[in-house]
Amino acid sequence: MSFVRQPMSVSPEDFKKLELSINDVKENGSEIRSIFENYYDEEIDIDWEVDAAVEAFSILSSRWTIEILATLYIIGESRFNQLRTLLRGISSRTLSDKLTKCTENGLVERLVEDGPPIRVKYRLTDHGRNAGKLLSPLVAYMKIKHGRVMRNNA
Amino acid sequence: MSFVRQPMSVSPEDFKKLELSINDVKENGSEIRSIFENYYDEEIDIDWEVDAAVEAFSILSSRWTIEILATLYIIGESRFNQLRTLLRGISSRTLSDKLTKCTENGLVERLVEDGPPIRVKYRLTDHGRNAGKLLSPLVAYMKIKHGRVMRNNA
DNA sequence: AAACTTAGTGTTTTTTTCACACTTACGATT
DNA sequence: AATCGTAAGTGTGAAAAAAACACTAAGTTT
Repeated sequence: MSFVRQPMSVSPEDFKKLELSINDVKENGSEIRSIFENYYDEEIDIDWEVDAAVEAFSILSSRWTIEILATLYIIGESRFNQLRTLLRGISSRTLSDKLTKCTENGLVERLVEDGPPIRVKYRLTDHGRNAGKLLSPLVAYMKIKHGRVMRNNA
Repeated sequence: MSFVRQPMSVSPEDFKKLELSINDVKENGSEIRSIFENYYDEEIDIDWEVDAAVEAFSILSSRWTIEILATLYIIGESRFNQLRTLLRGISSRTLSDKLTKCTENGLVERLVEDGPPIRVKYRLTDHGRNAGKLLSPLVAYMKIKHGRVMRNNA
């Protein structure tokens, strides 16, 4: 599935920036966690929080949805076949279904430039872009973890 | 699937803290994005970046994996049946398979307290906990978006 | 005129998840 | 003493989701 690719070799300064950003987000994540914990009582407990987390991921937690989101966050906007090419491995049927669901859930907007030939652009809504931004540090962390992004020692 | 629940009503100060944290993460997300963009050339392009993102999500992008991660991040550690109860709706077969995959991928560790009766604890590895922290702001954002977390006007 | 591109849909096959029964070994209950 | 409950799963068949692949229709390019 995934091609062998050159890793991205970034300057020590930029690598440091990435690490600092990621650490910053980790700290924010911990702080958010501890705020929630303070509100635990008879109603609000682990059960409540897990439920809320499952609900939070209800749209994202199926194959390709999160990748579509991340891709549109990277690329800004994209047409159907471009997305299909970028997301090597997705079938047009699945892409079509997922885009419909993302649109229904307010993450993506579908912009028809009526031709003919009809052209359709997909773009993140503000909500989708927020989600994309919030995902970005995790993606960066994983890129580094997978050796796709490395510090050059120049 | 999801029960009707009370929203979590947080103080204006804590709500402000949450908003500030989430915004902070958004800014970090944007900054990370722009760092990567600076390295675009013949090798490293949108195609490369989408590939790397797809790879980053290769473990997370299937039903339940991300929820298991978030749940273990919330609860710290958990036994099999406790996880199954918390993740209302998951089958034991699927939970078992997903935990195996998460363990194989270094996100989760499986700790056997040998009985009998044999007891097993699941806990995030450092890597898994990092991922959990990085996901936390997104979950908080979604909780607010879904009306599960609200500012009280006390 | 033939081939290609656009954004998909239809249909069949494969993979993933669900539902539900079942296991083995112990402790507690009746 | 026999049954029940709990522990952490596995086995199996059915249902749902995704993949593979063909196909559409209107317009552009060769």
